[in-house]
Amino acid sequence: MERTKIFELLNSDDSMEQVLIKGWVRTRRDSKGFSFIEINDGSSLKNIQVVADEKLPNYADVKQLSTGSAIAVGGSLVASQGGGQRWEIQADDVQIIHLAPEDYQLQKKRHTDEFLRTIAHLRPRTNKYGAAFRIRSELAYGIHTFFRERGFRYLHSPILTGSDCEGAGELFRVTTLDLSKPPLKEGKADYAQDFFGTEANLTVSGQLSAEMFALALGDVYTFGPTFRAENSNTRRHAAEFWMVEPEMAFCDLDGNMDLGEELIRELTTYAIDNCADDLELFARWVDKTLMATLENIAQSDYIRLPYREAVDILGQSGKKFEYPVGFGNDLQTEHERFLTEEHFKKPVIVYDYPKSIKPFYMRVNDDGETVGAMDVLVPRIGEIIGGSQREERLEVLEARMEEMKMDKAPMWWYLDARRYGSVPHSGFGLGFERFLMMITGIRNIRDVIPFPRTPQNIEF
RNA sequence: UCCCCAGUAGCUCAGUAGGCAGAGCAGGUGGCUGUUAACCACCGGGUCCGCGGUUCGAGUCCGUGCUGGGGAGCCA
Repeated sequence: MERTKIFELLNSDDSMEQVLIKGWVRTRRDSKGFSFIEINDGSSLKNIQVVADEKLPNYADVKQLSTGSAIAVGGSLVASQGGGQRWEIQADDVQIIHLAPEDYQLQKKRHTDEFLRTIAHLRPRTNKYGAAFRIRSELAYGIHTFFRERGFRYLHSPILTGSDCEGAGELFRVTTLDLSKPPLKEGKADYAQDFFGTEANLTVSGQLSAEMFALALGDVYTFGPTFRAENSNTRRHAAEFWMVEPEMAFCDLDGNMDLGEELIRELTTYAIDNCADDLELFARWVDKTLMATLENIAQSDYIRLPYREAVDILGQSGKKFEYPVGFGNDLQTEHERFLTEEHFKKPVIVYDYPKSIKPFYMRVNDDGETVGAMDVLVPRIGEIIGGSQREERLEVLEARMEEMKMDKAPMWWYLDARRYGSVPHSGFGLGFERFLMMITGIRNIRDVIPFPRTPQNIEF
């Protein structure tokens, strides 16, 4: 007999004669003549209640069932005689698959997130983390749905890369050299003898690859892991995270902002529509204002604010900021928070940043001072999207690279794209974990990644 | 990397003025009961983060290290 997922049973319209469920005991309560066992199999936030009668041949063993134990229950789905649940399983047969000993760490009570991080291998068995990772799964699917409906192609950009040209932070070196005695050349490690014959790293962005494919397939997106070796110790940073990076040919900055706004709005709607049960947990226990926040994000038009105007608003705000505001200074966290949380109270897209604070590939505007960059800022999280229109003019791009003292030689292929059929194109990166934080109200990025990697921590 | 806070039972925490190590939950045993954060009674459980110092005496004060958290920088 095949097992039925608990999610299906709880949503059943009718009682059922013969069902088999398998799952883990969340809690058990004894009564005179029978025992109530709450089982969860991960298919849903909700448990199903099993009624195990003392007439079961192994009832003595059933009474020993502890939290965390794995069991299989055969029986019938019947309307519950007690309050609190519609259906329950009247057990004909309870098989103990594995008995969890008394030192099982997850108790029938709330644990702190900090403690659960120390048992990251067990935390998905809790209500909160089960919900978080079901939502993560649903939204990953939602992202593919969003792009597919719009004719985008899914690109698998490389994880290993030889280019260090994006300047998007510190890189993780990849090598097969023996670090205790690497081959030396002029006192330095000789990467010519390394696996790839040159220095290699983990990717910090799929953007450059995506640009090449946008100029072939039109509209593409990548969705995969990204690595930054920054020594960042904050609740918003991880060394390994997932990023969504669309790239569109024949698209300017306005079109780019349109897509970014639409993506956030649609994905938020997708979460509200498809993750109602799991979201309710977060609205109840994590952030009371969550649903109102999500409705606001899903329904409002976002503010579009040129960087110069953002600087003016901050300058005239009368607020004392720790960091000075002025053209040429990047917006600091305190500035972003003021704009999204206090001034506009909704997502804000800041665009046309000074070129001095942005990377080489962003398209120089006609004023010669700014580039077609855009950041989407949301309350509480801060920057959730960073993107730009890319510089498609070969001479301008080369001039910028020279200005920034970059070596053009290894970038020959990137420049080639500007030699043959170059067109305006744009794209951005969405931090998937930051998006999940926004959707769930979870405050620490380590709690929306199955096994988070941060400085000094790669356990599990 | 910088600034701030914390570390006491399996978990969450209290510990007063420097003077015998505590509670709730969890676990064990028994009882009661269509229960549902079940309830009642009893029981077991400690490297007070490590090292050093002050003191007759340190969980408590001082120094230092480690770990965790928050904020900032960097960024998604």
